[in-house]
Amino acid sequence: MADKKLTPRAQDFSAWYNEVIARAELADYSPVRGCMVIRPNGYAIWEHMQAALDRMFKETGHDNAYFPLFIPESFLAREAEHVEGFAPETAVVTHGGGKKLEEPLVIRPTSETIIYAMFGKWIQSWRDLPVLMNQWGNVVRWEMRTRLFLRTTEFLWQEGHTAHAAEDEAEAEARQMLGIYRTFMEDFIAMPVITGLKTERERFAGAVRTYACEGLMQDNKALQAATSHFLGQNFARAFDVQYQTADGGLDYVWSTSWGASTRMIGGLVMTHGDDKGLVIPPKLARYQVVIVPIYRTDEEQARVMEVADRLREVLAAGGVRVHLDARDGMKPGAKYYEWEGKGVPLRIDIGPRDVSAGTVVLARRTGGKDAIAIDAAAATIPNELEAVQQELLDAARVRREANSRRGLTKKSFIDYMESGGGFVYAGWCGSETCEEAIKDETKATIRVLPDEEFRSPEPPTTCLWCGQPSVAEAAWARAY
RNA sequence: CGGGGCGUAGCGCAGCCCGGUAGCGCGCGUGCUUCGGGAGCACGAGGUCCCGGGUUCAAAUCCCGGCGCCCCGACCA
Repeated sequence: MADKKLTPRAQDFSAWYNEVIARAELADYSPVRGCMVIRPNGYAIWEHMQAALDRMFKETGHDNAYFPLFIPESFLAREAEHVEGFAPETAVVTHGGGKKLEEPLVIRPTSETIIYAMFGKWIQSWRDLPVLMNQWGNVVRWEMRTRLFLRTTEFLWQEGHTAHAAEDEAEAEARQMLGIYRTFMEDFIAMPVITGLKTERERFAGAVRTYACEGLMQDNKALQAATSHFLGQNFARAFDVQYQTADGGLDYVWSTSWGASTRMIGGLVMTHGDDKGLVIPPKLARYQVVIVPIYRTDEEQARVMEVADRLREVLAAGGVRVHLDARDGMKPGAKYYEWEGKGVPLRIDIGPRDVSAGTVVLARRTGGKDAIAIDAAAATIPNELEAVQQELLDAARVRREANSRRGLTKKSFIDYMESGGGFVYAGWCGSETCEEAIKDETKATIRVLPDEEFRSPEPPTTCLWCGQPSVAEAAWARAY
């Protein structure tokens, strides 16, 4: 690490963000334009995210499958809106085996088309429905500008794809998965999100309705953390996915798709990081506890290491992900800074004085140090981890609410967005004209038309911008 | 594609204006002393100065032409 000091968050959020990722060794830029390398520390977070989400998907009846990376160019074109939305950002393979291909292959920007091509073969009868599938994979979107985790040319994600006999069942599925994402964001990333419906201009290309989770980062910009789409029969018609109904008729399936990506790691960084570096919620941390031994002499080292090693074993046996930092020739202070930068939630210091007293020092990444009895550690640590997890969520929620506004006028809205902003809940006339005008003037966009529980107690009656009657309350923010 | 900036050791940079032996900090290696909040000293390794051409006795430096990257806008999970 070249520089020991991090750029303060408040001073240059973007520089801070990059430095936190570098210091925590989460990821790095690759030689390939716009492509990121996820390093072991970053990938470990992703693996924990995957495990938790995958379990939730399985619990709701979804199976994993895998579809090809390459998509025939003509597939995209079958759904008019879909191709219009994605064609400008595709990477296309034109040659294979040294020869020019008859039909170019698009590297998937998302897999709806190839998946519906297969669904068409598999679905014949109402008895075949619903089909509830998920895929873990990578996609490529040729974005103009990239940022680590938030927007890279290639990224890892999961995409769920389901087909149903009934419209309301598909709609319920899209809503259910949005709820699962929300639960995951809050329970695991400790990142509170608001959920709701996207407007037409933010809707997924090819969907009837798009729902999303939106978190608020520490620079008061919103981050779309996951989406869930009700696709209607759009893709079913494009790929001729028909089935025989129970009463002998023929109908197209109703379908959904939903996804969440490694972008969530960027959300984690921007939600919890501080001026010392990363802070990882315990449930997603590669190491939940790091033990730092302290000693001067060989004799002290032997005594301390024996106790440290025993504690490590006890904690590990209790299911805690614990690491004993036994590196010699590195002072304890240097280790503290390193593990803080890497975001480890809890640290345990053990020195000769502790060994004599039968205690250890427990330091929380979120602040505070206490001496605890070593015999109590095994029982205490899991509670401490839970406390840190909860503390992070609470702090993030308090921060979001402190930066949310209701009842603003057009003027105060502009001022608020100028000064950095946050979420603003206000009435909207439903016109794209106002949506566009607001974006031009303030860079704020409608993140979602919030679900009921996020709406104001007294619904706004007029549009924030034009003063016409409001058709829906909207949550505005500048966004990533 | 428009507007800025930058390419010199692994990283961050100085040197360039005014041509003359390739430098600094961090990191890295070895050794000794250290170790309860980023250790100190000594020695050492590490370079097609982005690429190509030109001017010159001599180019990191001046001239011409490329290429690449970063930041700000338009696109977006």
